[in-house]
Amino acid sequence: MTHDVKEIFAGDAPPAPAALAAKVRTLAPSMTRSMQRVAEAVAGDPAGCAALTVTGLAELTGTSEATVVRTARLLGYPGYRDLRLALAGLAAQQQSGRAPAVTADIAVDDPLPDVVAKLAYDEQQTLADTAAALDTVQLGAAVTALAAARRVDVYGVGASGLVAQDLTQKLLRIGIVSHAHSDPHLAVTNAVQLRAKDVAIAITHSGSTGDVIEPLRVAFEHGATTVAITGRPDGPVAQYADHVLTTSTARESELRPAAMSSRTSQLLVVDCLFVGVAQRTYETAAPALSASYEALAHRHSPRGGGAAR
Amino acid sequence: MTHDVKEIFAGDAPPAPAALAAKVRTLAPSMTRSMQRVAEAVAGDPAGCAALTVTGLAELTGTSEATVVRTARLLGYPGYRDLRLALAGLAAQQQSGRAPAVTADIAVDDPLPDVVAKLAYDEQQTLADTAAALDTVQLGAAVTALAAARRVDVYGVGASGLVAQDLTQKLLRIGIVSHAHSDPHLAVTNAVQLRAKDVAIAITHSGSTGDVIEPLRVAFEHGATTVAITGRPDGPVAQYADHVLTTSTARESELRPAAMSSRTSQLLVVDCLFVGVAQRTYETAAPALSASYEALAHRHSPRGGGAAR
DNA sequence: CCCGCGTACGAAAATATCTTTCACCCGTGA
DNA sequence: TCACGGGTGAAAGATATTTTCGTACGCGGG
Repeated sequence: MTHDVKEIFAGDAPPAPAALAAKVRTLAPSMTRSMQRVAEAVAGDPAGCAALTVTGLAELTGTSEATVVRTARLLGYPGYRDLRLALAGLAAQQQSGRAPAVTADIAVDDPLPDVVAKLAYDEQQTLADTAAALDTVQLGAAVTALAAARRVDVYGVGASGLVAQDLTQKLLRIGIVSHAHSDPHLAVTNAVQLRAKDVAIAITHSGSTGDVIEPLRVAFEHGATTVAITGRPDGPVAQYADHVLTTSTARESELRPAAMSSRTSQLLVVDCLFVGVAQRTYETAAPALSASYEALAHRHSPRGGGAAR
Repeated sequence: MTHDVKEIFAGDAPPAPAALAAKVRTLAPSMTRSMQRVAEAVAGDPAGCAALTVTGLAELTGTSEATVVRTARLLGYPGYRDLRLALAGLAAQQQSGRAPAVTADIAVDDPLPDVVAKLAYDEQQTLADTAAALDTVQLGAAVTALAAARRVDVYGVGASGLVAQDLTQKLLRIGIVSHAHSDPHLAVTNAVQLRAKDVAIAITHSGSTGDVIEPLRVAFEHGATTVAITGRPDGPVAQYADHVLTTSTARESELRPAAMSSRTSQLLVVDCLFVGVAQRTYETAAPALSASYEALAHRHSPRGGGAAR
């Protein structure tokens, strides 16, 4: 019922977001003993206090609810509710501010939450690096070749083999005939078939994986357009590649094998290729995409997954 | 190595701090219309919503207070009050933290450099969301099971099949007997063999891929420890999973199929599993890792530029 | 030493806010 | 068409917050 004319918030207009600790110190002298206890608790453990109700905080500080509210007012908030909100914000800030410490390597005794944070951070870094270093001219050339290809062969072994398969799956989805090879012999056998309008893609982090270079060489010599996705643009694989797409190399550690970040990087490049090609061939790609989506729908249980409650 | 006593709040995870936006997207499909409106408002303007009471938010979204509370519950909070607190925290983080996320969709006529930037950004976002939303308790449980497993079977079809293979490859590298199945029949056939000390992992974004659920169910019924890696923690697959690891769901567009971000998310989870297991079994994992590294070295041509460094 | 004044403080009433219950309504499938 | 089940909101019920108001304590003066 207090819809009266509220006094203008004289001195301090907005409630303090992060400047809370400072405000507590500033106003401490003008506080009574009980209020100081409350303010102290609040400044000392924002997160903890944010979880408490007025009553809880009153008990914790050995004071009354009224005093808590009075303190909140003194700190510049309309009431305890708002102080609490600010407190939660402050806690969140402190929390996130502590994050940057994850730059370190992953250690054997790191707790799981740290592992998650570090891995995520590292992979984010890898993505940023890759995007920054990716030569869009080369990428464009590769896209052009793919968009016009009669047939696409992708070579990759080990971890890169999975990336090769990923690319293949995607290209097939938009109607581009492509095949992934992880068997070097078969790869070479197939490479012989390639012609001028075809494209061969080799994926190798080290840039010197013989099993992958060999088929690329064959394709190259048979006149196909060749692309290399590698972390070593100066490696042997580049020799037979018309276009080289460079993936980034992150530092690796014992617990974090190189394959991990190279895979992330390779996948980004592959995604870029895919989207680029999809753009170029939009007329045919769009229907193909929705068609493949439709086809899959019935492989999932009736209710689209909402089910089971 | 004594990851001992941790106050475990049975079952569901504690409230999420910054993982809120991700959680909204993850749970959105299982929400009713009204709830989605609320969730949308909350995700769209955390700061604004934090300033509102239940009644206010209900009016804003054109729903009732009951619905708002229900939504808060669904998002994992005990009630609206706690959601509001988290909201305040989120707002504070965004405020102080990075610039607002301007995630424009990828358009057909975007120039290639933009495509690269957007894709990289989206994937980074996906990683951050996944890491924030990942339940480390569940992860820990899964890791424990894996570390002690006699044998591990991983099920995944389509794009998830590649993730399954990735996990398998990694586990094999540290001496854990694992196998990836993308053939539903063979998967079931093998699932029958599983016993108490074995682990079965199902990877499915939709959470309702029958071909993957079936083998998991069989494994579950045969007493194996079962893990689900899915974007729909409430989907059918969770029914047969001892531990559910949630992957994030990014908004998808025509040119950027869901498979793309779900794969990124799944891979992060898989990496976390791997590193977690490697930590636990360090004694045997470390030698195994360097052994596999050594074995590979000679597959790269000698002068390739230092080869597989 | 006692008295009066002013302020600090808390108990409890008053109010706002959150939560739960329950009945309605709408779409769905028989 | 009807019965059914789940989604939804109105209002009752429970908590939390704010306000009111009375008591007690400290301090200076009589």
